[in-house]
Amino acid sequence: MASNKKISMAVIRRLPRYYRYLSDLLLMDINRISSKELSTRMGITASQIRQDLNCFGGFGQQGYGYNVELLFNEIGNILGVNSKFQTIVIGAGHMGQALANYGNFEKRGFQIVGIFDNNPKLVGKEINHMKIQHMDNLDDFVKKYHVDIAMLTVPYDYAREVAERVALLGIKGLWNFSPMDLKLPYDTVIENVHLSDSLMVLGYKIRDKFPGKT
Amino acid sequence: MASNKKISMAVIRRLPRYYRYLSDLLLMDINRISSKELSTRMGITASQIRQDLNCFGGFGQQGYGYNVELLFNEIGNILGVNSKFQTIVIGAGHMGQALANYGNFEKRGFQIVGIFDNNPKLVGKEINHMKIQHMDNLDDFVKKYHVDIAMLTVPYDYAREVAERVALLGIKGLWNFSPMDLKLPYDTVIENVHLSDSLMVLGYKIRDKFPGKT
DNA sequence: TAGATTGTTAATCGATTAACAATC
DNA sequence: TAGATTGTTAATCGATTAACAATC
Repeated sequence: MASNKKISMAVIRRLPRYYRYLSDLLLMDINRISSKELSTRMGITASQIRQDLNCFGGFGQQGYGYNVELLFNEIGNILGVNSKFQTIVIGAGHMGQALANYGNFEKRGFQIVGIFDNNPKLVGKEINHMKIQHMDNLDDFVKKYHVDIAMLTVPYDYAREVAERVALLGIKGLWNFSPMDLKLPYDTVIENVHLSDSLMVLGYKIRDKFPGKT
Repeated sequence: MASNKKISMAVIRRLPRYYRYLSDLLLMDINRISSKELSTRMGITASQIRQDLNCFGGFGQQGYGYNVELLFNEIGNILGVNSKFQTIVIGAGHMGQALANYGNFEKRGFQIVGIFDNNPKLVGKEINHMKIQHMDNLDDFVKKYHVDIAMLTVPYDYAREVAERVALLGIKGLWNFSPMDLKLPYDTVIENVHLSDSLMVLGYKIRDKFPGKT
């Protein structure tokens, strides 16, 4: 039964993973799955799967399991894949260009509508059918197109001020790739990526597992 | 006192964050910090900081706090920033090129020594002073240069087979950017990035906080 | 010394897992 | 119906926080 109790971030962060596995099952023409079978595939307990899903509703049926397509759609709705988030990329370096070119965000509800940089050498360059715009255009653009999300790939020293600027413009979410924890005195929601952190954890795990080498 | 008890991943994943904050303190010429002061800056409890650090050793001093430079170096050592991981990028699309161009990995101990793709149009193109090589050269290269880590930015349908291939070649770690959970029957350590997952969580948080819009 | 702050144990909290009655 | 599997409560486990004696 659907509950309006606060749902923990641990659960939320597992949802995209469920979504991916269900998508795979659909591609394999599997249309029914039990928590037990899914637990084997995903490497988590069946108990956790049932607990997680029941935060949002009783999507299964006793004696049967879960209908894959139905569950896929339900989780998609929870994650908002049918939303239309107007999204821009700020910082048109290699990473910014990579994000602007990545096709899979759109089918998850994130439409990239602009890309910005303050380097005159980059301004005007076409990336994925968009011309890189100068940062001078940012404020007008954000207001005119009601931009919801900014993907931030600017250098460290520049991140805080740009974040503050777009937050003041009313942007709702920041996807932050700079190696800095942004905190803003506004409502803007922030999700950090911190690629280097992830890589360092990989390094730790390797040295932990192969103590001799490196 | 240093302990050889198993350290939880929750602690490990916080280390790079400590490392960044300590680096910032050094840049600000702050050379001494208490867990209380650091907790204010980082937004976690002082208790957690002391617990975390004591997994690795008594780096502080009663009545004084922690020496920033010493602690920075200790955490750096734990994370292995003085290692030399021979690293390659597999998949020279936009994301692969962005990773190959990113300068900050090297100072964390990850030296990118090669970049590979099977697209003939990309092979030979120079990225950050390296020529993109054809995948046919991969096996020889990995053996010859004792490659430790592969950053994987190949398309979904190709990820599993490439992962298997480099695992068999004895690569120790995989940094996986494909939206697929790789699991291999080998010792290879895997760290997933799953950018879309992170973005979808941002979308969830936004819709949770701004229920009206989008 | 007196004050500050760690290292560490104990208490609490939250998340995961187990168990089982409900029910398809 | 009988068998299977959910939804959900209770038990366990692990991680975080609080407390404080040790000590600089």
